[in-house]
Amino acid sequence: MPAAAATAAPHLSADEIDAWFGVLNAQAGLVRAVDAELFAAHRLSCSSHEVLYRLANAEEGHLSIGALGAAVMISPSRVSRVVDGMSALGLVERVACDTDARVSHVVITDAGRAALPDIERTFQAAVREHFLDRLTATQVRQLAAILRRLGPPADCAT
Amino acid sequence: MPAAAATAAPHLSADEIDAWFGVLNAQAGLVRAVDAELFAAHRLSCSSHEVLYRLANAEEGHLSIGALGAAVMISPSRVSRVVDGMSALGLVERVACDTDARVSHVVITDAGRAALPDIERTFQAAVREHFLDRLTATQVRQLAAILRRLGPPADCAT
DNA sequence: CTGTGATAGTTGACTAAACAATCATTACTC
DNA sequence: GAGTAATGATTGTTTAGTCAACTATCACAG
Repeated sequence: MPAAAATAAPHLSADEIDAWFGVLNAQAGLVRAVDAELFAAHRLSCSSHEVLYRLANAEEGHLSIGALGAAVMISPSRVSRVVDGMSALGLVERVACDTDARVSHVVITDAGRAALPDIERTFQAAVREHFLDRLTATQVRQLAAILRRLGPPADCAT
Repeated sequence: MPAAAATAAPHLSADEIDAWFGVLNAQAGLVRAVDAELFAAHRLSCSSHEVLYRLANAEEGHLSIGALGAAVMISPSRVSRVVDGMSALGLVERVACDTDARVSHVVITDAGRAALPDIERTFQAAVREHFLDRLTATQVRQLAAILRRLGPPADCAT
């Protein structure tokens, strides 16, 4: 144990440190791996996939730009450009909201719905391979419970 | 439960889905929050902080660009530029390796070591507030164990 | 030794993301 | 109902990150 370690004065335990850097590094590695497969098969990024997923499972069949941003945890400006790209691919469409002219409803197109099963197959296989298969069922359950707690970034009081 | 949900054909359980999107979204939210505090107090990003942390705790007192990239999970090119920025701040230095002229040893400077306690204080407070305090000790332990498993991105056979 | 192949780091070009500013529209107050 | 404040989306600009190309160095075969 080098003297250097003392200088850092780690008031955080080894588990706490590991948990923090683990979250950072796991995400980096996982997104890179799944992104690559998703892009190779369908020219979609993880963010695009999540947008499509949220739209396909939306109660009302559509979501506003802002709601998508909140769900996918990216800024509205980014959502706007992601939707640009995905509508260029024909997967989604902007539809004017008839009760509020400011909001754009984003809806999944028929083509998008047709492409979904294939996309989900790729996605699920990649997630299994790089993520789920490396954990036990218990760990997956624990992880889901833990991360559900961290969901909203604490500053949702605004 | 809308008919739309069936179209997505979720062969993944709710826990599995939550675990996946949880990792993505937790990281996004946490990094943003901690980054903001670290930057406000010390003009440092999470990546820069991790570089400094790894250097301060390095057995030999120095790490190569490549080793830093592997530890922090960013590409060597990014490490190179991060080190540029940090050495402009006087926190680290490049030192020629005397046994291999290709490698640059990155070392923490005296100024860097002097600044470290303050930086760590900010970092630890932010991590506690946004992350650790929202979990139980057991959950932190579980999370650390789970993420340690996911550590190497599986394709380390190269 | 000398040439060939691998390795470490840097630079250039590009992508993904955020933030700030803007515009259009809606809601609120008087 | 006119004026002001708040909200939703888009665009411009900047930063963090990647990959590909390049340079310099080392290792190793003959």
